[in-house]
Amino acid sequence: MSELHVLTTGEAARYCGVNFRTVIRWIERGQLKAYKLPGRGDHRICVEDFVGFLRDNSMPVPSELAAASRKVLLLASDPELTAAGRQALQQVGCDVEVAGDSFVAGTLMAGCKPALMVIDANLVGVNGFQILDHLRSRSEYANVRVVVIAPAGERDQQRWLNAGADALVAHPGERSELAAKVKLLLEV
Amino acid sequence: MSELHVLTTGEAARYCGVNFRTVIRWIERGQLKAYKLPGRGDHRICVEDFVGFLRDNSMPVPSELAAASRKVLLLASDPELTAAGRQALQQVGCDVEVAGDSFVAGTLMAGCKPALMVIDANLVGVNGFQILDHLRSRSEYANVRVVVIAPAGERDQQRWLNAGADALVAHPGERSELAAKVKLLLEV
DNA sequence: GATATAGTTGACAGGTATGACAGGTTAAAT
DNA sequence: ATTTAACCTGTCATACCTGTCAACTATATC
Repeated sequence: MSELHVLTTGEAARYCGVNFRTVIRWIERGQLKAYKLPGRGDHRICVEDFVGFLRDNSMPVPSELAAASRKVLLLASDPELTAAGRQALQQVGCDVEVAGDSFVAGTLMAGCKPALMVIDANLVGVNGFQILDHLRSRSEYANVRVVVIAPAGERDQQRWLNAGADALVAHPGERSELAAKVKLLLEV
Repeated sequence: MSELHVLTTGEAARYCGVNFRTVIRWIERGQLKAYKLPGRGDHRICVEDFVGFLRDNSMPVPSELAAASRKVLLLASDPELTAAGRQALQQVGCDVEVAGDSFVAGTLMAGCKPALMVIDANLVGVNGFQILDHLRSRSEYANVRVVVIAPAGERDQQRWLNAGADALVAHPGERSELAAKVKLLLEV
């Protein structure tokens, strides 16, 4: 079942540093969409509506709410691979963020809450296994899907799967392969 | 849930002995980051941004606000250094988060919004210069203070300063040195 | 040292959204 | 079933917004 994620006025108020009365007034004015419960008239705000409202008013969006299901983080530095990957991912409707090193990847992981991460295993200075380990050991990242771009036919392939990778793509050019696997993983 | 701690223009003005009109002008000029409420256009200033602004202009930081941003991120993996560093930092009242690699450091930087970061320059697999570059080039991280633990008497020391480090500590043991410099940077 | 000039700040006024409070009710937790 | 905690409504004082103008500060020039 699809669990509807909603907020109360109090929660919304705390998220934007405001009194709950003010949130109710925003709703009354029609600036923020919400529905009412029959009993006391409690307001419930769908997270999507709330995030949209925050964006419309250029207010900061709390990272735990930003979870956009089509956001993908690509960790790669080779310009060719980066460009090809971005294009392939955008073609299947993804919102792509690119990181060139582990640190930036980390900031984007925590800041943008992507649903999926693509790691170029050949990237020097990046330990993909370490990253995967960390993701799998943290509940807040445990269900981020991970696709690894790794040379075909090596024993590493099995290592990646054991470490928790959701899919492997045999190196570079196969942009259609990447796109297909990402699409599949995001649709489940 | 992440509760947003924010200030109004009036509060910010009182904190730095200034007219609220002036605070608004700082915001309009882009010197102080803030967002607006949809109604009357009230400004809300995140405490971290405000403290960063105060530090950037060497204005005194009120203790009750400094307490809110005493969070420090320690990037190190050597167990001895990690333990010593954590202890030293806690002794000067810091709230310490430890990362063992760049990726984790990135997630903590974006997730915990530390006011200061300590980087062990000897950590293999970590390019501190790259991290520093990234911090300095992003407005949201630009006023995070950075202390580097680097071997004394090398030409690297100057490179670190040029790259934007706020202070250097000559390698390991000198825990009192680390604590003192961190304390200084957080209090100015 | 005195004067001119540009830029920043503070004061004031009119308008209005926001926060605080109180009394009542229900949703949620146990 | 009971208790606790959070939400609702209405009202009022407060604090914030905008715009304008005078006062102040810093810098440059004579």
